[in-house]
Amino acid sequence: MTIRVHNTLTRTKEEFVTREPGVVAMYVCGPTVYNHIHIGNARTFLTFDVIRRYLTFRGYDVRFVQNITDVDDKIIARAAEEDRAPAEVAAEYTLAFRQAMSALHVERPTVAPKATETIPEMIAMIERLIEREHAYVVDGDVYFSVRSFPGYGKLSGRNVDDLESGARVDVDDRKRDPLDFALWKAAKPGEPHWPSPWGEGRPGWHLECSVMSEAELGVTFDIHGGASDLIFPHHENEIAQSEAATGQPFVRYWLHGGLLQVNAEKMSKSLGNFMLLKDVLEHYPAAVVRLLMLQTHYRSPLDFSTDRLDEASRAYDRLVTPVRNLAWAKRNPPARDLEPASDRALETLDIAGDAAREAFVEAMDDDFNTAGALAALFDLVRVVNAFLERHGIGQSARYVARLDAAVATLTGLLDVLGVSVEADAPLQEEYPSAVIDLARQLAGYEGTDTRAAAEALLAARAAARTERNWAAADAVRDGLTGLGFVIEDTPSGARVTFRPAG
RNA sequence: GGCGACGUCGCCAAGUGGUAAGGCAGGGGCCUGCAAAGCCCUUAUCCCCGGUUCGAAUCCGGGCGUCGCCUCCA
Repeated sequence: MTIRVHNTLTRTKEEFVTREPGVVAMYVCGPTVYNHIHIGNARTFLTFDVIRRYLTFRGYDVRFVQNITDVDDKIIARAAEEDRAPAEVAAEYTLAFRQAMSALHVERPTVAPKATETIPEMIAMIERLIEREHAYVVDGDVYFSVRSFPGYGKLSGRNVDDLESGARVDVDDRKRDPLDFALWKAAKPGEPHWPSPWGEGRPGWHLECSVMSEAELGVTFDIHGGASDLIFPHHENEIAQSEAATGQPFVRYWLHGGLLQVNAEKMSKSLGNFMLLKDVLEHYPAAVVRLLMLQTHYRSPLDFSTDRLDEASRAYDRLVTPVRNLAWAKRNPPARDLEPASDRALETLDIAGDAAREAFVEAMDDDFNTAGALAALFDLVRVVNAFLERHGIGQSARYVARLDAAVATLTGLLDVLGVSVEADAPLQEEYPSAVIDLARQLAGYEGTDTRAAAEALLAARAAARTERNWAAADAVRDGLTGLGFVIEDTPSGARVTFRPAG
C-alpha cells in the first residue's frame, strides 16, 4: 500500500516516496497578514492540514513549515489607509490568523517563521544569486534574471517567450527583461526597511519561501503546497531562486489546491460575496465547514454558499448520530428488551469497522480523496445505526464493547480529517430561563432552577403520555420545541437536545 | 492571443479500461399516539458525435458548453 499524489510539476499522479524514510518535509505558503483570512484561504490551509494529519496517521514524522508574510505591499497599503505602523497591522492579523486556524481546528505548524525575522538569511540568498550571476543590482533594487535560469516556466508549463508576448507585463526599463522579478526592493520613504549591501530596503515576496524552506527543511524537500493561483508566478519564481542558488532540485512533489468560489462566482469585495472565515465560524461549527470542504476533492474547484453549509450541517448530524445514540443508550438503558443480536449481526458490526478503515485508507492513499474516505465513514454510520436500532446495547450491555469499537473507529478516522464529533457538538443541555415559565404553566413547577423545571416538564409529559393525554403531552413538546429543543422518544425514554434555529 | 482544468441522478460529488460510492433533497414502507431520529426500498449508462477495444464515464479525435491562470491573490 503506497500513497499516490498528484504532482503539478509532472501533471501526473506519482508514488509518494520521501527523501528520508518515515519523514516528510513539507512546506505550505502561509498568509500575508494584512486582513482576516477569507474562506478561500481557509480551504487551502484546511487541505494541507488534512494532508499533514493523514501522513501522520500513516506513520510519517511530518515536519510542517508555514511562513507568515509580515512585510508586503498590501500590509503597507493597509497601514497607510489606517494611519498606523505596518508592523502593527501585521501583528494584529498574525494573531487573528492563529486564532482563526485554531477555531477551524487546523493544527499548528512545526515551525512558522516570519519574513521579518528571516531578513539576514534572505540577504544571504540574494548574495549567492548575485555571485552566480542570476541576479543583478539596479539603484538599490535587486532583480532575479529569468533568462539566466533555463528551467524557468517548467512548473506552470509556460516559456519565457510566450509570457512576454502576452500583453500584460510591467514596464520598467531598468530591468533587463520584463519578467525579471524583485528579490530586494529599495525602501521608499515611510516604508519598513532593513540594511543590506544594496542599501536600505525590504525583501521581495517570492524570496522568503525559498529561504525559509531551505533553512528549515533543506533542499529537495518532499512537499510544497499552496493554492493553484500561486503556481505562477510565485512558485515558479521560488523554483528559479532556489535551484539557481543551490544547483539542486527544489522540491520533490508540488501539490496545489483548487480555488474556492462563493455563490458560483469568484469571491471579491465588489461582487459582495466576500466571506471571512471568522464570520462563517460564528454561524457554523468548524466540523461543518471542514465537512463541506472535504466532500470535494482538494484539487477541484469548490463552490461555497450558506445553502451548502446547511446541507453539510445535516450530513454532519448524520455522522454524529451513532456516537450520540450509543452514548445515550449507555446512559439510559432501554426499559424494554430489544431483539437479541445473532452471531452474524455481531460479526457484521465487527467487519464494518475494519471495512471502513480499509476503504478510508484506500481512498486517502489515492491523492487524499477525502470525498471517498467520507463515503466509507457514512457506510459505517449506517451499520452502527442499524445495529443500535434493532438490538440496542443488549441485555446487561453485552454488545457495548463491540459498539464502542465501531464508534471508536468512526471517531478516530474522523479525527484524521480533523472533524471532531465531541468538541463541536456539545450535547449537554443548557436550558434558557423561559423553561421555568413553561414549567409553571404546564407542569405546576414552582422552583427557579432551569434544569429542574425541564425535568418537571418531561415528567409531566411522560405522565400525560401514560394517560394517553396527547394534547397535554404535545403542549410540552411544542413548548420546548419553541425554545429550540428537539424531543425524541427513544426506547430509553425521552431525549432532549438543543438544536439551534435552522 | 498563450497555458490549463472541467462537463457523472433534482442539487453537491467520488470513480480514470470491466460493467455507476457517498451526502443533501424527493417518493414508498417500517417504527411512533402523532412526531423526531433511525432502518428498508426507490431515482443516472455518465454534454454531443466519431474512433480504439472483447469491453469506456474512464483512452484518442472533433464539436458544444463552463471555468481558471497569464497582474496582487490561498
